[in-house]
Amino acid sequence: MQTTFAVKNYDLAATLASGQAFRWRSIDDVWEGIVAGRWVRLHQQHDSILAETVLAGSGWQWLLHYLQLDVDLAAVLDAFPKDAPMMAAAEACRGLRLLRQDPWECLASFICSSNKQIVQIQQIVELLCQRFGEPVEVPPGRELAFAFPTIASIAEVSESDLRACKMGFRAPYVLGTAQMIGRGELDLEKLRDLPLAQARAELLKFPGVGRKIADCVLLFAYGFPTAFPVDVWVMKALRELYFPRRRVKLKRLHHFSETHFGPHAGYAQQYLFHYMRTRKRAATK
DNA sequence: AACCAGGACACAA
DNA sequence: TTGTGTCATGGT
Repeated sequence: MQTTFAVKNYDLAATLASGQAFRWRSIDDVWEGIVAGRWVRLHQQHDSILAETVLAGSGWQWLLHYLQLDVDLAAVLDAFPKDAPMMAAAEACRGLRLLRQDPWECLASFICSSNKQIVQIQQIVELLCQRFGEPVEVPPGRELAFAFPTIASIAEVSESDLRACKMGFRAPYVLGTAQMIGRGELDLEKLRDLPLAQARAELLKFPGVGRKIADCVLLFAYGFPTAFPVDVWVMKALRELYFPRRRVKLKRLHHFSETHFGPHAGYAQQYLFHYMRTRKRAATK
C-alpha cells in the first residue's frame, strides 16, 4: 500500500535526522521507521513524498499528522524575528520541519537523551524497542521491526532490564516515569488541554525530567508552539549569535527565548539547533 | 587519550 | 537561590 503526498518547502531528510525523533534509518535517501505502530518507508522526490506501508484500509491521517504536512511553513518563517542570526539559520535549514510525535515515546526517548549524543540515543531507543516492543507487520522478507514499548510493558520490567539497553543511570528514571503513569498519578493525554506552563509543571514531576526535556516533549509531541528547549547546542547558538563575549546565565537565555522569537519560537529553536550542528559539521570536514 | 554528549539531581554555600 | 560534582556509556 503506497501513496504520494505533494509537498512544498519540506526537507524530509533534514527533518527526520534533526534529533527530534530517534527511530528513522536511511539508505540512499530512503527512510524507514515506525509511526503509530506502523512500519513506514518514505522517499522524497522534489515536491513529493512517496509513502509506503503494509496495513491496508486505515488511511493516511496518522502519517499526515506525524509529518505535519498541513503546516504552512512560510507563515512560520514569516513569524521569525528578522535579525541576522535567525535569517541565516532559516536560509541554511530550508524545509526543516517539526514533527508531531506520540507523547509517551517522545517522553521516554528524551529521558534517555540526557547527556547523550544523538547516535547513542538512537541505539538506546532501538534496544528498548527490540527488547520490550511488540513486533509490527513488515513487508515480506524484511527483517523484524518493533513498535515502541507501551507504558505498561515498561512499568513491569526491572531496572537492570533497562540498564541492559545501555541507558545507564537513566534506567530508574524511565522505569519510575512509566510506573507513575501506570498508577494513574499523571495522565499524558490530559496535558493537551493545559496551558504551556501548567503542562510543563506536570512533566517536571517525572523523575529524570527537567526543564529541557519537558520542553522537548511539549514541542515535539504536544505541539506547544512556543516551547523552547535549551540544550548545549541551542545555548551555544544563543550565546554566540545573540550575546557574544558576554557571560549570560541560562535563566536569562530562557527569558530571551520567551520574549524574542515570537509565536513560533519552538520552530526558531529547531532552526538554531540544526543550523549550529550542520555548520560545525561542515567546518570540520 | 582527553573531552564531550539535545541533563538531571543532590548537596553545598 | 545559584554553583559544583556525579551519574553510565561511548562517539569524536
